[in-house]
Amino acid sequence: MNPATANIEEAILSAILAGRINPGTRLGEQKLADLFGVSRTRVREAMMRLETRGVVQVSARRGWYVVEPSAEEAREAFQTRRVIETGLLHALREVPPQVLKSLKEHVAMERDAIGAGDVHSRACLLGDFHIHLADALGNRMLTEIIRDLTARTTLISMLYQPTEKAEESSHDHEDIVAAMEAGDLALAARLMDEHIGKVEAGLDLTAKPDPLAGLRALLSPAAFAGNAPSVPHTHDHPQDHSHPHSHGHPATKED
Amino acid sequence: MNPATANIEEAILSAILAGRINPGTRLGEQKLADLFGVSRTRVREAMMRLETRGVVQVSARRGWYVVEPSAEEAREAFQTRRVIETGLLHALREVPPQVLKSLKEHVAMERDAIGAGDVHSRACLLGDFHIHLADALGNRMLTEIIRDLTARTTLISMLYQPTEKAEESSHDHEDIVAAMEAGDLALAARLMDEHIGKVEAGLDLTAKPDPLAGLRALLSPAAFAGNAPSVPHTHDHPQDHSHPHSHGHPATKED
DNA sequence: GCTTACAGGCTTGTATACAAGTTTGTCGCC
DNA sequence: GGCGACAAACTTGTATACAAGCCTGTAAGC
Repeated sequence: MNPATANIEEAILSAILAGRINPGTRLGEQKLADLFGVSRTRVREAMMRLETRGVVQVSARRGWYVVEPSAEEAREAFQTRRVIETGLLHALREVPPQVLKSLKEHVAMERDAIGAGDVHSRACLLGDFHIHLADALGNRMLTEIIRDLTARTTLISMLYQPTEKAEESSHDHEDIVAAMEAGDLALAARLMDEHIGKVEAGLDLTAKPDPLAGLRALLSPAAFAGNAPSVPHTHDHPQDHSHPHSHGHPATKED
Repeated sequence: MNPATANIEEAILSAILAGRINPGTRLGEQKLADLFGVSRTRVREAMMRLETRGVVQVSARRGWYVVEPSAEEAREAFQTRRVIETGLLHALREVPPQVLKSLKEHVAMERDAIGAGDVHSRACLLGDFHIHLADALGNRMLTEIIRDLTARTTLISMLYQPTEKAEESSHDHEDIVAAMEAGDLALAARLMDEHIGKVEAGLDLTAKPDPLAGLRALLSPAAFAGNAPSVPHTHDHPQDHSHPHSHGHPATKED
């Protein structure tokens, strides 16, 4: 592959993993071309590659956008991660000491970042843990898959995560590594399953499907089918689903 | 995505899955463009997408080639499949009757194709089983991943599989479905693990890394380590390592 | 005869020009 | 003042032209 193209691809992907690009961000071809000092052709290449990897999308003649996974896609992504990562731990017969050491160091770094309140690297490290774990098998294919998947879940967290429970996540990671060290990989797999479940449960999948949600809620909090409002207001309105007839009722501006 | 591009991509991928395109096949841009009635631009798009999916590769200014996975990559691919597919079965709490029915029908089709000696559709169906299984979870992401993976293992089988044990594979599938029907998903996962292991064990990973292998063995059965020269150019001596001074000297010609 | 050098053809790599569509800003009309 | 139509700017979509490299066939030199 062309190195320049690979660079662009990698730069954008790692920026997403690091939480430095928000979901929904527009990525103009010309802008990126100028930024990287290449022609649009290359940028398009990189974008199309990223599209097949599921991290950007093109909107015809409007531009490339970082994906904003729907609630459904979010569920799929977490389920996929659960399948793969527990499967990985089950497949692992023994953990090489070197890997164990590396993972322990990683968890230590997580704790440090949390202690220091370094929000930026914190999120990055929490996602990176899973990628490091995939390295344990030494399987590049699997690592790549998990990397792409982690990018998506990172974006999902940005969209749907009301409160970040970094300490808890890091603690989970610690427990998983401990189980691995004890050689109890079945336990590690179970813990991983629970961990991913917890992260998923911590999401508010009823909220923020689009940037207009908050605005829309402000204007008419009543009954817009499908997408729920999501400003800091309380939203968990058990909401009788979708009144097709009564659209646009700006009446109740409750709480 | 552009529909035309998607078509090309899909056409090539499914042709690979069906075993109708051999590993190492050259896919010329212009030729494909003519075939599909589009311009090279579109073909390049499709090719680059397929490259990120791991089924084709580009050789600079020579053309696009269907990948010929190395022994190492073959091992990785099977390991990845094992991780994902057993993980999938473990994650499956219960099997919807509809899915079970569909899988049973699929296995029946496998048996029919084997009985009829239809080599062509046989291989296709055997790979398709796993894709169908992924559908069981109703997770498109996972299905896509397994599809790409299956494409690779199909190519691997074409390269390294000395004898195809279609009956055995189909039998394994049958047992897996039976375990699923009995609700014993842990057993199904174990059977799947063994099944993939058997298929992998049935490969001859020491052979056929390239089409010249046979030829090379014929000419010098002794010990060629690296790549063979396509022209009769004198090269590295495997015995005494590389004489840096004697370059371009056609002295020893017994190789 | 064997090797090497070279030229021609063929294929991909890359940039650019233009086409087509979207968004936004502005003006005129009611 | 509000609404709608129009126009201009901007963005991607697509094709094409040309550059650059690889492979092969041929001929000259040792």
